[in-house]
Amino acid sequence: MDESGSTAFAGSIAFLLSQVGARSAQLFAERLVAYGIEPRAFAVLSNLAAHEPRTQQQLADVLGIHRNNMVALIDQMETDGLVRRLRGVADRRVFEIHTTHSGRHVVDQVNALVTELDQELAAPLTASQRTTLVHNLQKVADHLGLAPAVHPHVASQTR
Amino acid sequence: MDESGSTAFAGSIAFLLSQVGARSAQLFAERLVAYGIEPRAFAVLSNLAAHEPRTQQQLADVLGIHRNNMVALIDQMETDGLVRRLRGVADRRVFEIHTTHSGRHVVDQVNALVTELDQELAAPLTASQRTTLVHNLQKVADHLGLAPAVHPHVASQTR
DNA sequence: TATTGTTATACTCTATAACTATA
DNA sequence: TATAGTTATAGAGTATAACAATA
Repeated sequence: MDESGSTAFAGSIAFLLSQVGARSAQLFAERLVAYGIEPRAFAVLSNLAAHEPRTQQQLADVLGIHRNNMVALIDQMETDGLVRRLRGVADRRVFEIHTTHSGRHVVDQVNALVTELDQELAAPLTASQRTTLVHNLQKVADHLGLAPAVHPHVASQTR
Repeated sequence: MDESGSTAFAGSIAFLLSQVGARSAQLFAERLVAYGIEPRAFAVLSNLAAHEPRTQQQLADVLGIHRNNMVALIDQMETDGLVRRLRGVADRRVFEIHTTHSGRHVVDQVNALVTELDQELAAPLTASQRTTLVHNLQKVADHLGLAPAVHPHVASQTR
């Protein structure tokens, strides 16, 4: 029995995953501060990098964020010069969200940051162990039905 | 490029860990509802199971929860009949938190729940892969300096 | 009548500070 | 004076509902 008090679940997969995962997300969010954005803003930018433009409603659906909350998020990103709203021509109700040059630059920088973070997280593992870890995690993610780009922490509870 | 829009970070260790970890924590919290408690209450009960009694301040320190927030948490747990407050004899400022028979029963039930959840999470893995995953996760957890019982999601930002 | 974007309101969670009783 | 527990207040984040413009 250690000083902090051993727990029966300390070695469980569920606990280890959520503990390490929460810390990983925390580290990512902390380093994102240097670029003046939050995880949600990066989620938007990263998604737009793969599929641009998207309307606010489409972004809300894909990222699992409620459209009500998407308004203030896009407001801030527009203020920060990361995206622009363009009124849709075919459907004048929608706003098409386009990334700016600055927004695309931020995505590149943050992608490099993720690579760095990956290396730090995997520091105690051999190259072979690292490959195995990614492989096993992806199997679990697939089993849980997790979409490649949707992060439960970023997503709202209700959509 | 898939329908949801591929992202450059989808296969990163940092993203996979935080994504799978968040879902794991979500599943745990959801199933905990059946026992009428929240993750924080289980953290308290589980810690007491290994080291009883502890004062509110000690629990706050060990679990990374601010003592201000510990008050309402213990209030609720006392109302639910999971713990009892006993005024300290040596130091009459403190409350020693003791688990009740009911509280110990809940811990046993939730520990069984964690075992079930582990099996479900590891369903797509072989026994060998599961052992490897736990081993690698523990290496990363140690590397990050994570304490065996402290969950970043349960802990407050300031203590 | 349905949908997109928007706004307002309420509710939850937590951060900060201050209070009391004991030491 | 320092610490344990408590309470009050304010702030951030989010859920719900309702609105205007357009389809």
